[in-house]
Parts: sequence; structure tokens; C-alpha cells
Amino acid sequence: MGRAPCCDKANVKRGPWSPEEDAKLKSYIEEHGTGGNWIALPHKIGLKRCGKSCRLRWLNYLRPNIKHGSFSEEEDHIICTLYLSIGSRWSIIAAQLPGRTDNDIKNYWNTRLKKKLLGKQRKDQQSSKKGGQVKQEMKREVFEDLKAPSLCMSMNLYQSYWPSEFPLFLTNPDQLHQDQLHVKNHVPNFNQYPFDTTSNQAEMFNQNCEKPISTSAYHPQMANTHYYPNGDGVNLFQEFNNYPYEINELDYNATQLDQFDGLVGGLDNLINGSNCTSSSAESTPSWGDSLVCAPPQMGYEDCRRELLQSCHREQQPNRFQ
DNA sequence: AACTGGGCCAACCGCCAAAGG
DNA sequence: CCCTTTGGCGGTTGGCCCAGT
Repeated sequence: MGRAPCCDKANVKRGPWSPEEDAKLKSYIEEHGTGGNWIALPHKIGLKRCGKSCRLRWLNYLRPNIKHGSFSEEEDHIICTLYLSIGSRWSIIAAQLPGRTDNDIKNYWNTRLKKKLLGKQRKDQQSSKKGGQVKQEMKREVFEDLKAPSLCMSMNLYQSYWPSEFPLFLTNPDQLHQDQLHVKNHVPNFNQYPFDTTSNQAEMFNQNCEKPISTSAYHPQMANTHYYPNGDGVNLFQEFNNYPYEINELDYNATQLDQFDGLVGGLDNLINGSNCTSSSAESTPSWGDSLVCAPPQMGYEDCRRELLQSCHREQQPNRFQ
């Protein structure tokens, strides 16, 4: 037996909201609040709507300070940057854009921004030369393009989540348990930090490194993000250093769009990125080709060294210096 | 004028985790 | 500890609008 529906679907109105319904809901919430129970709310005010529908209507349309209308270039940058960093975590992205709802951002991304971004990449690709050297050039260009100001914003976001006293480099797995205890014991509101060591990325990391990484800490709200507690973290800067290679190879093509969506895979790219090649013999892949990644060659120490070198190589914000 | 296809977006669906009994 | 209810989220859908034919 499946779970009971949240409301009696035969007796609730569906579809677009009327101005009268909007007015009822808005005035009630403004006066009384939601009362902590969305399911009961429509009955209180005589609306034949599902509580979930009321909640959605309020959050996405009626609540104060909602921004409607076109997105600015700055907002575009933030969305692109965060999407590449954390994927389709629309609520988190929305939290960085005051007045925008997750639904708005999701719609905007799916209908316009994705095409806009991929269109840009396509243009870049067409105007570029061939050869592996060119890939690096393209990678650098996109990286530079994203770096300012959007990447700085990402770093700010990242830093806002992460306690400054803890380094973001990989730590020796042998010490992880102690590190975790240390972090948990000393960081106020530890559970609010966005990391997830039970994600696929963590599993992949474990497979690709010689020693397993502890997966005890978990924050459900941030599942599948690329942050790890106790120092086994991957900074956004590092991830960007690995993404643009694939970004430049995207085009208007359903398969490629899917691949683009898969770009947020993170750690596998972190470890395998430099080993990825096109399946075709030419150095410039075409759209029939699949990307083939060589088996991971790096062990734990290699991973760590690579991260440390990369972090020091790049001009990173103060906390990494 | 009628039809059609695509873009856009509000709303719905279903899943998951937290909360509470 | 289990079960139910609720909130929250991301994915998907359906319908409106408009440009093109």
C-alpha cells in the first residue's frame, strides 16, 4: 500500500490561481503567518487547495520581495558558476540570489541559460584552432571568463560555509577520525556546513585513492555537493580547473546536453580529468565521440600532492595562501 | 484567418528526510 | 523503534502565447 496522499485530490482545485485565491492566501499569511502547518492552512481560510499548492504559491509568487522579470548578467554568472560547482541544487543557488525562487532559476536555466552558455561555448569552439594545445587554451579562456567576478563569488560562498581555521586540502586518511572529532568539537553549528562524504563522489574518490576515506559525517541538505569535512575537501577553484575542458566540447545536441548535466560529477574529473581523451584518434574530438578516461593512475599521495600543488599554483583568495 | 510548433513558466508530481506521536 | 504526517526539493508537465507559415 502506498502512502496516503497529502490531500483529497477529488475535492481540491487545481491549475492556475485566481486573483481572489491569491488575495485570500496573501492576506491570511501576512496577518497570521503559516501557522507552521501548510496542510491545515487552506481549510482555515476556506481555500479548496492542497496545502502544498498553497505553500508553492506563496513561496514562488506571493511572498514579499519576489523578483519577477529578466535576470541580470551578474545573476547569470552566479547561476552558471554555482551550477557548475554544485549542480542542479536550485534551492541553494536561489539562496544566493535574493528575490529569486528556485523554480524561477530552474526554469531560467532549462529554457534559456543552458542554451545561452552552450551557444557561447559553441562559438568559442568554432573560432578556435585544433590540437591539444588549443584545448588548454580554451580551458584557460573559459576559466578566466568564469573566474571574475563569478568565481570570486563562488569562493565567497564557499568560504562562508567553511570555517577558516580548517584547511581545505586533503588530509591523511589515517588522521581523519581525529580531524572529524576536532572539527565537530570546535566548529559552532557544525551540521550546517555543506558537505557530504557519503556521496558518489566520495565513493569514487575512495576507489581512486589507495586508502579509504571515512564517510561518517553527512549533511542531507547538501547531499552530492563536493565538500568534505575534516580537510578532505575539494575547493571550487580546483574543480573549475578540471571542468572547462569538457565545457568547451559541448554543443547543441541532446547527448551533449546530458553530458553537460553530468559535468557536476566532480571528483572523478578531479582525479581523471587530465587523463581524459577523445575516443577518436584526432586531438580534437567530434560529436560522435565519447570521452574516454584512462584508469586512474594516482594514489592517495598523488591526489594530495596534485591538489596541494594546484592550490598553490593558482592565485587563490587569501585563505589558501 | 487558421494552423502549427516552439518557448516559456506556473503548477504539479513523486521522492526523501525530519519531526512527532 | 516504528509509523504517519509534513515540509522541502528537483524533475516534469500542461497550457498559454506568439511568431512563422
